[in-house]
Amino acid sequence: MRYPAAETAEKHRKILEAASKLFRERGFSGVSLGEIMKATGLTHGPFYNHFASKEALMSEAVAFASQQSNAGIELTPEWRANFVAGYLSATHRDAPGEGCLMAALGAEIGREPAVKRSFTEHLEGLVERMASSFAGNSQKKARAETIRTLAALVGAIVLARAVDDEALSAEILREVEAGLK
Amino acid sequence: MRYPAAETAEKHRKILEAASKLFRERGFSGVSLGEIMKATGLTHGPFYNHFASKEALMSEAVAFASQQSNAGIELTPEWRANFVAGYLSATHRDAPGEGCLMAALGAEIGREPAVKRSFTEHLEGLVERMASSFAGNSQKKARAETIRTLAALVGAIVLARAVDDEALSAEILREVEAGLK
DNA sequence: TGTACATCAGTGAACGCGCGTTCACTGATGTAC
DNA sequence: TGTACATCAGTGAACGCGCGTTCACTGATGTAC
Repeated sequence: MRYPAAETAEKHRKILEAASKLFRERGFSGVSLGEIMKATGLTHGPFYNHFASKEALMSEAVAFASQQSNAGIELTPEWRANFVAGYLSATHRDAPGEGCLMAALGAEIGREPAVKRSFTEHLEGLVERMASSFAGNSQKKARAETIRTLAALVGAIVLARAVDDEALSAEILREVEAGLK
Repeated sequence: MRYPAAETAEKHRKILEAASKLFRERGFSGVSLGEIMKATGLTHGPFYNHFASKEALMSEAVAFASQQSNAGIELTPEWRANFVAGYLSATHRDAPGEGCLMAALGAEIGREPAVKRSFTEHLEGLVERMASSFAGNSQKKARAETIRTLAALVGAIVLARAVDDEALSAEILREVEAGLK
């Protein structure tokens, strides 16, 4: 049946929303198109009315998740401190579906050329925006410091999530946060 | 046909070797048992003479790769500096199959309970051994510094591999290395 | 304004494929006598 | 020492399943007159 154009755009967004969450929770290959469509309340058939392939969805989902997270960036040192604390929290560690794209899908992004391209633009934009929140430094220093901070954050969450021992996991988050102060 | 016992152990090791390399290159779900067995020169049938399931192989392959890397650790500051430089090299970035387990499979390890358990022991052991290479610090400080270093290393390689732009990728490796000096 | 028709997103069955896993069979090896 | 037989890793066909993708069909909507 034919649907109003507004609903179509809305469904497209819903698919992206569900996909970006499920992908972060279980990885690209851990989620089927059927599951994603089910999460939007549709059957799996009309997926191809919205996206050319699963790979295309992966790219768009990465772009979608990164737009969401970029939207939250503010250019103040206070924001930065809060961001780091929230990033290195147990809450973030335990909710990958709502969390950082890079920590959840980093390695897999590197294996998918189309997604890699989409992600590269995101990271370049993120570095530039975040660098602006380092007040009182030269641009060059601010950029270097941003890159170091991002690497530490991503590595900390990856390791904290890969570990079975709550004490060690919490220690990783705590020590990396201490190192960023 | 029946084979000498020595060959059986050798084949077990060959499967682990092939699996740990292929898993790091393409992820757990990106590699089929058939491919792994083919890489050892066997058909896929006898896999179950060696391992109970793919999940069991994943756990053992993680243990195997971590033993290999742990064996290379030396307890000197010189070793540590060389290790960091090698870890953050383009060579390591471009050869995940021979590289760091955590950077290649970190996120996926966190999703597989059996593998997670096996990995936790590895990481605990790695932290303890590496902490000893920080001379001139208290044990507690050395441990914290080791964790921070590992997080920075893992995050740097994950990001450098996820990026399509050689300049940005090299910048990530370079700046994180500069931060660890 | 009312009617006839073209549009096209959604439906759901079906496809081909590769996966993890199973299994009856093979035959060189090790062992019992 | 020589022979007969049990062992068991390897073979390769087969299984059931879920996946990504396709497609003929449906029917409410938007549009032309």
